[in-house]
Amino acid sequence: MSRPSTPAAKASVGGPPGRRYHHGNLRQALLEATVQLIETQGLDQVSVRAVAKMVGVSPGAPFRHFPTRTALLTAVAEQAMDRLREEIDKALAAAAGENALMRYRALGIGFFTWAFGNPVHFQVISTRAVIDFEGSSLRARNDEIRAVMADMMRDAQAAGLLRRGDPVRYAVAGRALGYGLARMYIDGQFPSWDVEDLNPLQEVIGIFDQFIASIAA
Amino acid sequence: MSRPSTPAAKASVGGPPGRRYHHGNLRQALLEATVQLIETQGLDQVSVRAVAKMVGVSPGAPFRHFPTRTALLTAVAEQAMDRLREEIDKALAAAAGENALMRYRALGIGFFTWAFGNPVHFQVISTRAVIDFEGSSLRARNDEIRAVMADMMRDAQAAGLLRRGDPVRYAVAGRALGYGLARMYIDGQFPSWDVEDLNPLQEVIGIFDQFIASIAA
DNA sequence: ACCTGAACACCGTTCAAGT
DNA sequence: ACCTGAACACCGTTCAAGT
Repeated sequence: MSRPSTPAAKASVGGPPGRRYHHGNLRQALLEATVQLIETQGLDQVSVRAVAKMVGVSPGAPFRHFPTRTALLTAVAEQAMDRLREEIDKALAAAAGENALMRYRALGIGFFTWAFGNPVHFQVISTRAVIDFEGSSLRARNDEIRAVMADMMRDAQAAGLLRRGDPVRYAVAGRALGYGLARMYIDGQFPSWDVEDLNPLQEVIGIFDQFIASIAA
Repeated sequence: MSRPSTPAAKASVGGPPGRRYHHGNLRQALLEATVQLIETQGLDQVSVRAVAKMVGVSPGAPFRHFPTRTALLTAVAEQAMDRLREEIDKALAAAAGENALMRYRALGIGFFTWAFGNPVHFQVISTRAVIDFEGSSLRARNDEIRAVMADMMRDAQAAGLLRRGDPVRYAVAGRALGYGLARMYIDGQFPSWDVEDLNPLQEVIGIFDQFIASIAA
């Protein structure tokens, strides 16, 4: 469904098993195989052994690069966070000249673009049971984005762009709305809502825009 | 953290192993032990074997009542749905005389009350990877609630209670907001937001109320 | 330095055998 | 009818041994 994780798939993922002594870049190959496995079999079907077999190494080999299964999936989540950050930075750069509320909107659209374009990554990063969110870089990087969102809403209020009400509450609401919408989409809940499924990303942006409009002064 | 799942815990859950031939009500005892295990050890630590041991039966015994581990957790989710429905019905009964928008608000508060009062149940029902949502009663019962929400918003619009915009979009937004907020709370994201943690339930209702106010005419 | 392959303690699930 | 307990094919993880 979603595009592969990197521009070029590593040799051994699809190629002949080749059982070389040194793999070359086992770490990255494992990450890619993990994403591929989730795409095809689902997150719960990901076993370290299956990933190892897919890459053509022995069951114990991955443990030289990732101490636990959780660490492997956490590394996938960290790559996901890299891409989310890229998408957000791109969106914010494009909206540099606009007001605080429109920059908040741009950030939100960056998030949706990322989530819908990388559903597996979104799924992994939002499945806390399977990654180490607190013990990795994820918590801090997540908090950074949160802080940016809160600042934007405070700026928007200072600029008189918001109707009355606590701006941080609006920021939290926007975050929860975005998270909830992405999750509903990934979980396949959209068809049952009367949501026109022309383009789910467009539809979600429409709902988000309606939210933005409703909190604007 | 959360209260036990039923008024009275079954005998064998805490009592002496007693290894009786007939358990009496193994099915229900398994469900309760599962919830308890999730509370103490986390969802990922739930194994059928651990649940069996907790209840004092052999590893194979649960499979007479639940064909798979997924079926066991799905049954927990179905009990969760029972309670959600009760909470919603109670809230709607209390708001019977009010207008459509206020009834939507009441439904939302019923949802929050349930989610915050039964965090384990919320977690199970919202962890799709671990239950059979589509192949159980969950899909239909979820759709029923969705339909009620959409109808309320349409009624609210017909009664001139909403600012302009697609009422179904508002309904979806409210649902996603509620889901996202509950999820953020369960995942422990509240502390990092400047959200005053007096009472998280109160805070969430405050955010939800701000949403309701922002879409009102 | 990096990987293999056997080993250990788990799991989910099945099923003949007991009561 | 309901449960036991052995069995099977998995898993995550470790570690001595190979290259």
